[in-house]
Amino acid sequence: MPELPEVETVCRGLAPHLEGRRLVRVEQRRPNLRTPFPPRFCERLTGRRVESVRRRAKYILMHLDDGGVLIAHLGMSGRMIIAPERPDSFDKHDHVVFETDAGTIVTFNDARRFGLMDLTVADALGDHPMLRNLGPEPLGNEFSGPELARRLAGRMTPIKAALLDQSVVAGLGNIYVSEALYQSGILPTRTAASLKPEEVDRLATAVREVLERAIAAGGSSLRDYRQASGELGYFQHQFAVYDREGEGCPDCDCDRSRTGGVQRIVQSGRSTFFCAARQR
DNA sequence: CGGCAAACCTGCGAGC
DNA sequence: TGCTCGCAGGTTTGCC
Repeated sequence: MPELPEVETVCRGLAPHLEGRRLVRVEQRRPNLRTPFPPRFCERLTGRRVESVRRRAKYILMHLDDGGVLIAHLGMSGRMIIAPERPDSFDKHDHVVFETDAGTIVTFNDARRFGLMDLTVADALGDHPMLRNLGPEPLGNEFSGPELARRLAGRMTPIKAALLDQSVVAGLGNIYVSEALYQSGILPTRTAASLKPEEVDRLATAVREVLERAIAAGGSSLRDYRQASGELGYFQHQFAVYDREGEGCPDCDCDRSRTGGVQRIVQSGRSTFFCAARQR
């Protein structure tokens, strides 16, 4: 899925088309995604004005003029597609269709249906089960080396798995964890507790930098992901290690015969990519 | 509680 | 051409 940079890019694409606009029609084309839609989903949205489109971790939050908040998650394959008018027909994976008072159509399409949508109210947003346990935003002021160190302390799980844990830091996924560990020179197999303060500082900096660079590139387009505008992201061309098994990493490109190049291992069921020559 | 595998669901590319 | 297998950006659950 979309990790933090992709969700951020989608929010920025949606905002100019939705903020200040009224939803004149909302259609739900199946009974559930990963979870059931909340009761009266379409009715509760219809007629509401969208006040803001924001991101928290990998969630899209749309604040409405009645104090309601639409929470949307893109799962692995979810997309938001903007069109200037109603299409002649819908794809079988077009699950939700929003129409604004400007005539714009925003379609949520999600082949694998790992995405979800829910409704809550702004006052209770922080208590929502999906948001309650999230760690700090890695691009926010509350995220720092010491804060990350505090959340990693004592954990004997590999640092790769710890960074995927959304309660440690919110928004990282499989791509950007590999990239941040590479950039900070830390092996993904190290236990979280084994990192020295200086290493955690480097890691926190790398997390921030990798995410910022990815957002600047419009995210990464591997299979399904597109910006809401339909454009591809292009950060995938800047991957140092992700999905580059056997290739030279950027720092040992000419030295692959000696270093063996980028390696792929499986940790808690998911691919991890790293360079053993650059990460310790 | 911590850590890991499996489950949720569909599509695509590789290999036979 | 068509089949099977493995793999995919996430999160939750249940088991040890």
